[in-house]
Amino acid sequence: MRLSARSEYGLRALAALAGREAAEPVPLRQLAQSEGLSEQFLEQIFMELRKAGFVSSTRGAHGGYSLTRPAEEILIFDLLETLEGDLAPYECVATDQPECMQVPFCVTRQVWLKLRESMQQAIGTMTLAEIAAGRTWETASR
Amino acid sequence: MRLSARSEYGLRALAALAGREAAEPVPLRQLAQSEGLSEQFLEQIFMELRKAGFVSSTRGAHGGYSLTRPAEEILIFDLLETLEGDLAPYECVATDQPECMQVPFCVTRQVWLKLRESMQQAIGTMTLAEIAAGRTWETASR
DNA sequence: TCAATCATGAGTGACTCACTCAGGATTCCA
DNA sequence: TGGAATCCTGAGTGAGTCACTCATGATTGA
Repeated sequence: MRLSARSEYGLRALAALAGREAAEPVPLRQLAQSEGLSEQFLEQIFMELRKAGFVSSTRGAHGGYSLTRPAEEILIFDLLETLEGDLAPYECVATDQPECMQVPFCVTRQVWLKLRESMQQAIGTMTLAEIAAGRTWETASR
Repeated sequence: MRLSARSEYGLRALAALAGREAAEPVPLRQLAQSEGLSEQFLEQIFMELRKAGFVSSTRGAHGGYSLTRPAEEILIFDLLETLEGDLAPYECVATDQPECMQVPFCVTRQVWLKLRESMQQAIGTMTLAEIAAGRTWETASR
């Protein structure tokens, strides 16, 4: 039950991008270097983010990536859904999954549903701006 | 971000076991057949459950597995931790992980922490008895 | 024209997952 | 006492995924 490195890297790089937002696009190389990530791998990740509409790209010299919206309006939940493909803890509660035949008798579906809901609640209101600023409080266990 | 089939199978078989709890041990073959699972795979899973203390085994003819405690006292959270190994959404918040050096500057840790907390809250009070009886309400989205 | 950048697609080694296979140990019952 | 039923253990395996790398092209600014 682990999220992939894509999510970690994607969030880090986006937070870095949000941090230095100055209307000018930031080249990937800079983001990769400042976060210590492989540039080519990050490229793949940013392709997805671009296709999903979170960032826009400018080619050529002085090019790079920028956020398409203010970081305050970008939800971590939406980012993770894009980066992970889907946040469902089990296939049967994936968003694109047709309802399975055994739902009325299924003992596990209720568990997966509850898990998915709780995750959605947890990060459904967290924004990129918040985590970039480190302003999200650790709400428990300390 | 998917839980493994071990968790699904383990929960299903345990729920079935809880359902027919009659003091007598239930052979794995019966559980596997009633749930349509591979007996040998289920064997591996029940080994773990036994080592973790959730079930006890009786060898020989008329042997099988039984719950060591009433299903009302077995938390889904504990089961999933055993079946998955760990419920942390990312390495850096795993229970056995030494605190990483970059915590003060880390933008993602807060996300993983919040996710883990929310999962724990969601299933930290759900019991095996509840899911076996299908009594856990779908609290949202319908 | 050249350097900087994004864009695209293919390849790859390591790892994990969901099993299967083979054989052994223990217990009950006829 | 023998054999069937069951748990126990460890090794193997094919398919898939992950986290990249590699190679090459297209676009743009100076």
